[in-house]
Amino acid sequence: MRVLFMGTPDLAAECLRAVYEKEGVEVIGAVTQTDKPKGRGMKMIAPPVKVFAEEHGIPVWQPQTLKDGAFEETLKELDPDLIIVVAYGKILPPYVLEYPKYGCVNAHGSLLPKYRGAAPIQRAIIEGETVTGITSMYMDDGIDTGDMILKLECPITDEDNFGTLHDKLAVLAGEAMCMTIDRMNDGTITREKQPDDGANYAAKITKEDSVIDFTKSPREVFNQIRGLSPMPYAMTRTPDGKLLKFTSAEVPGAEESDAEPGTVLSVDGGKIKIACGGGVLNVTGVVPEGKKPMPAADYIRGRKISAGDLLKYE
RNA sequence: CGCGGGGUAGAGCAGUCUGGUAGCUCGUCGGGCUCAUAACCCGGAGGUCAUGUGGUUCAAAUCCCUUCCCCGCAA
Repeated sequence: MRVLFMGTPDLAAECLRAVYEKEGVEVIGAVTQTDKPKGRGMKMIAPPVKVFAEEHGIPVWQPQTLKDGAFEETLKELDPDLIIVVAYGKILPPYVLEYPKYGCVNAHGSLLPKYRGAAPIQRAIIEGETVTGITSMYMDDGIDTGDMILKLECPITDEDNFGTLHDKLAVLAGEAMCMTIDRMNDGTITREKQPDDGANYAAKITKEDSVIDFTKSPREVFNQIRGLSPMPYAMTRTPDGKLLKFTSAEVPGAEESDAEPGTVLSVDGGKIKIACGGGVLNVTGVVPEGKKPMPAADYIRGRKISAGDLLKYE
């Protein structure tokens, strides 16, 4: 089967790997976003899918847009039987969706119809979900609204953060795509319309999402911290105005405090105990401004923080 | 050349403005106390202060300059 792969970030690259290594599948090309200037010095960074593809001799296309005729020509030359799309980042016009005889399938990082959109993994953790997964579906002209083919579930534990869950889902996404291809081959593939009930959107993570509101419950802040770790991290500011990001935390038993939310209650035992709405939270890992991630114990040793400090953004 | 912070002992930091024999909290090693301990007490090791036969000086971690590396912000 001639497969054209379209995707951009790490999760897509992992999925591409799975499909690439699958028997009977020929990945005839990879379409990904253009290189973009990123980071300090605005250096050009190649998307992970491009990196993988080039390492394995897969031809790469990085069209600025799919809306003009240029890509349509390419598509006809490639003549794929199936197009797999994973986190590509551009809307596919109808001529692309309709071209392959096996259609365009997509792997999405949630159990649809929940968490459609850009940041399903982070949002699921932030919202305190205990289970999520990968949904394989046929694409239509909406955002993650296509008919569903299969779902693979994945539990979310208290030990999970965005990083660990992302890695698990990346593997599942690869499996989901391989299973989808198998079902196409043996004719057992099915399609199920997404129910309207329970549908919602997982909006892109913005800066506002990473600012911590200590008036929220310890559990909510905990979910925010791990949902944004290791990227971009939940953050606040120290009394001297420096940014302080939290990489990890724990919710201790039922402890209460009537201190103002955001107040550092103690720094004993290598943990920063902070007053939140209706309880306390122990922060165990931080990233000080201009520094690398470090255990809270190290940060405390440098005496950058002490009981009584009020953490507050702005 | 987008803006900014930083590179001092294994870790995290102070000291730099106002040059004058390198310090703190830990870790580590040895000893002590203890039924016991990640607790406590005593003692020790460990640093060319990123780089440069660089500059200034009687004297540079500290002032000036070079190069390299790390990080945050912004996109």
